Amino acid sequence: MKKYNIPVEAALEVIGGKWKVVILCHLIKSTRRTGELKRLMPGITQKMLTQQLRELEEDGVIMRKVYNQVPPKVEYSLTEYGWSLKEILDSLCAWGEQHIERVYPDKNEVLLPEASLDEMPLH
Amino acid sequence: MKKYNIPVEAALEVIGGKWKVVILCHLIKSTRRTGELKRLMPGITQKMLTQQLRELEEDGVIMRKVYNQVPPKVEYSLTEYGWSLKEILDSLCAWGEQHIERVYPDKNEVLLPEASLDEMPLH
DNA sequence: CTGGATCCGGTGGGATACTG
DNA sequence: CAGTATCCCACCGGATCCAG
Repeated sequence: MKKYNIPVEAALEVIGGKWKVVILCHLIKSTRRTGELKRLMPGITQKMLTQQLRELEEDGVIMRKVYNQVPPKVEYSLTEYGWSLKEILDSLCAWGEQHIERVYPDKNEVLLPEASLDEMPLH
Repeated sequence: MKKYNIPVEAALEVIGGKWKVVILCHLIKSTRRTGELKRLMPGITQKMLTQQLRELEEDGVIMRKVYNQVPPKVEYSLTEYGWSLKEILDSLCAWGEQHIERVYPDKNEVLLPEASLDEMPLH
């Protein structure tokens, strides 16, 4: 359908969105609810989050599972097709870890205990 | 200086630009003049090309070599720091090649002789 | 003729408030 | 809690102009 000038554009079409790689890097570690993703990405807007998630879903990279309950619950996870991106995401993450300028050199900003994410006080 | 919520953002800060990965994928194969890059990326604007090249240069990923001659000649190439991105670019290109929907299955759309890029029939 | 800069109009993304 | 609607501005695209 699409004509690419160079094959890598096919990859960028899927993960080239502004926040998609970050989203996928979170989902590669574990299934996440919408609010969890929002907390993991303080810089992102609701609008952009849902938009990027929809596009990833349309491209078959992630799955959206809706629980019919109140309050609403939606979970996002990688599809098998999405897992084919693992090597890309791994190399991106590895490069970032090697070349990041750490503001708090002794503090791990990433691997917070997951349990604390849900009960984080909202004040 | 910058605070990242996840290390991979450090990588996206460098290669996250709209055309940067494509540019780097071309430069990883060989040094290129401005006009060559322009021809290899029919979709890009002169303005965006120079802008993305400037940003890549500021981030120390590519080098800009100016020949003082008429007509002007400028060559872009990867720096040693830029070569540290090779693994990322390779995995991106490999994924693209595997998952591209080939419009002309038996035709290699990439390694066309440069001269024919402008006159390619659109049927 | 190549490489680049500038000006202007349309679009994508941010902030906020609202609905179920 | 998840998602939508609205407004607004920075950014991108296209055309044009400039230097060598």
